[in-house]
Amino acid sequence: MRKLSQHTICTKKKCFSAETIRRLSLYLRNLRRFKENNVKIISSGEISKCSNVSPEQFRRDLSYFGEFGKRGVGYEIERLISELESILGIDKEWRVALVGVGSLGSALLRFEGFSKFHLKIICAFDIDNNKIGKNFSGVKIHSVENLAEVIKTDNMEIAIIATLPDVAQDVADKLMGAGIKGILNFAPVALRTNDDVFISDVDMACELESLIFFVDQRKTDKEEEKERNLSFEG
Amino acid sequence: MRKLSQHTICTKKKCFSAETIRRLSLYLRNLRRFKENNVKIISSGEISKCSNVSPEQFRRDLSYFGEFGKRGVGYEIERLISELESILGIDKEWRVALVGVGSLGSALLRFEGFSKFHLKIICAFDIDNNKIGKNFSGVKIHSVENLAEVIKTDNMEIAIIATLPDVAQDVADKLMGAGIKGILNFAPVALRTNDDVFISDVDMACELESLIFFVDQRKTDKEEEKERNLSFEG
DNA sequence: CTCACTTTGTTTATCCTTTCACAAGCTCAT
DNA sequence: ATGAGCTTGTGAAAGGATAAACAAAGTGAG
Repeated sequence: MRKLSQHTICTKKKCFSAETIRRLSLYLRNLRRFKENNVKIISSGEISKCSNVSPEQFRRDLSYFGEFGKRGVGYEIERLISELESILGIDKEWRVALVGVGSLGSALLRFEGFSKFHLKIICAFDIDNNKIGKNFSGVKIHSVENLAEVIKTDNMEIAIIATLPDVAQDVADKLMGAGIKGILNFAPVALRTNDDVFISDVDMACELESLIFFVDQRKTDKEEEKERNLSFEG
Repeated sequence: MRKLSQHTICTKKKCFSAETIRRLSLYLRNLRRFKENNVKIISSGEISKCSNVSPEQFRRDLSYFGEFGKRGVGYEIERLISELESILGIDKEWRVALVGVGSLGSALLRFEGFSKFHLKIICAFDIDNNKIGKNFSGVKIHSVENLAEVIKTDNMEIAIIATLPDVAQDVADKLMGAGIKGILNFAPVALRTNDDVFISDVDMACELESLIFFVDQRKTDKEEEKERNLSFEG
């Protein structure tokens, strides 16, 4: 069992957390936006502001991997982008498999955020006979029965699970058997996996529920304050 | 600017992080699964195992809010579920607005994870005239032009942004103007917000990119090891 | 009733992440 | 060339989160 969120990696330089990596990916996206606007040089202050972190955080995150800036000047955007792409491993093309072409799955097939940057969903799997054999957004839908075969032939390493929760574990087992090394899991269950596979959970219900906690908390805080004020007056 | 991920809350008891809240939501889901299987009592060991945390972590997380277990016995599932629902604030019904009924948005409308537990998407907004006025999964699509009006009339507090990134900031501004207090953001941009609003980002591209980092890292580690072995033999 | 065995709740210690503070290095005006 | 004014990179301190350890409390067999 290997959860990404509590994973630490040690290089010759130092130990850093999975959180650092997630931030690098965020920096990268923001840098690309600056590049599109023809900005050439950027300081840690600016890039960190639009990424909602402190400048020190940004510099520290980079420092685990080398020195990419010029003192007194800042960072050359073009270079930093390609350095980050290389660090993250997305300078190569990654061929991704998708399991579950329901409403979420087909949304993912159309999602630009993946296709834009070297992350190509190459094939998809479903159990629905109406879908099998057809093309969705240019991607062929296979039967889950052929999952191992297709994935092994294509030598794929990354998969996305977008199935209903009840079958997610079964799918994960099949994927691991076929040699998949990383799973992006949208099904709201904690998958049991072996140590060879990295799991990253995208849990929308959890996110929404914790958001609600904070909104609710704020609300009751305000109500209590109001009551206190009333009792002062009374 | 108020990011959920780096938020800490202080009660009379102690300070805890947003991560604690996300874990509570996870425990809750797993507890519901146990309840469906007619389990009545559970120990911190069991519930923590299926949530991928340590038993101490689980007990610590609960301890911020009170004592819910019986020593020597464990936790009564039914009670713990309703306590957690109360803590998270999802014992009440929350009326959620959705902005952007594209492929992702309509997937969210159909997503069971929300509708199952007191989280109801009540209305949706889009700019596409072909969609406005129609019903998607029983939810009426309004024009974004009427956003403020509809949200204020309905007194809604939570919204989901599932638009393209370019318009996300504009939508967020409109939502805040209409009195929205929490935003679940699927658009891959860092939103600028005032301190009255909580933002929770669900960033699928970041997740996938950081997953790829770990898979890639593992791969190059193995290749290096193989090379070392070869040079030993040579 | 008593004692061995569980399991929770919490204090204490450890570890890790973030922030602070500053030295090192670059640029440009004079 | 030189010094003022930036900005980076990083050692050290501070702050939080996790883990270890243990006390408190319940159960059940004998």
